[in-house]
Amino acid sequence: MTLPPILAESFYRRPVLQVARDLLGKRLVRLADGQRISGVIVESEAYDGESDLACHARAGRTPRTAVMYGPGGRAYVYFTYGMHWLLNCVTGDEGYPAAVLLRAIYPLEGLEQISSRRAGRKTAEWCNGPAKVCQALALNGLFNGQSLCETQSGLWIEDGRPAADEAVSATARIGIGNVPEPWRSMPWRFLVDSPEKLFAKG
DNA sequence: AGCACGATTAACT
DNA sequence: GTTAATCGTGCTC
Repeated sequence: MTLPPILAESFYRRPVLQVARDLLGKRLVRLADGQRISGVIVESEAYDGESDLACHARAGRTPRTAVMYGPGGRAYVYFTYGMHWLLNCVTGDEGYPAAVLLRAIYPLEGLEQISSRRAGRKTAEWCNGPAKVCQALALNGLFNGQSLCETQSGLWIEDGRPAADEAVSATARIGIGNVPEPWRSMPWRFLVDSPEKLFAKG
């Protein structure tokens, strides 16, 4: 059994909305201590440039947002609410700040590690939130700026079965209630409607 | 130097 | 449905 290819930089160097949509069905992989932890991406959100007032880059290039201005294919990992790490994929070409927030995965490998890091929670709540994904995969600020296109960083995304349009919904993004319109209502959140049906058993 | 707030989660009522 | 936890970031003074 051979592993599917790792998504190349060319996948990420496209408009962020396309990348966010196409990431559904791909497999997020973390290699920690020689062990694979992975799951299918089932929810994502696009954040598109300085004009998108929900995007961190609305404030321009700062130490925090610098990674988003780099070329697509790197991780943008940031800390929020004083306690949570969130993982994004930088998209587009160098100079244009955009990224996809990975909000949820359907766990497939490394379930023992995931359950230990998400101790006491129901299986369905292991990875159904952006901060939960980072907890489950042991991701933190050390991954900020790391390449997602090689195995060296221990974090990458593998090709997978594409999610059919009939199985995907688009809604407004979560947690941006104070952002003005039209940005607050842009349907830039993508989610697989029934991950357990589509992706159970690989 | 100080302050308000956040791309959230979990534990409440 | 409501709310506390908790601190880096960016903005104002």
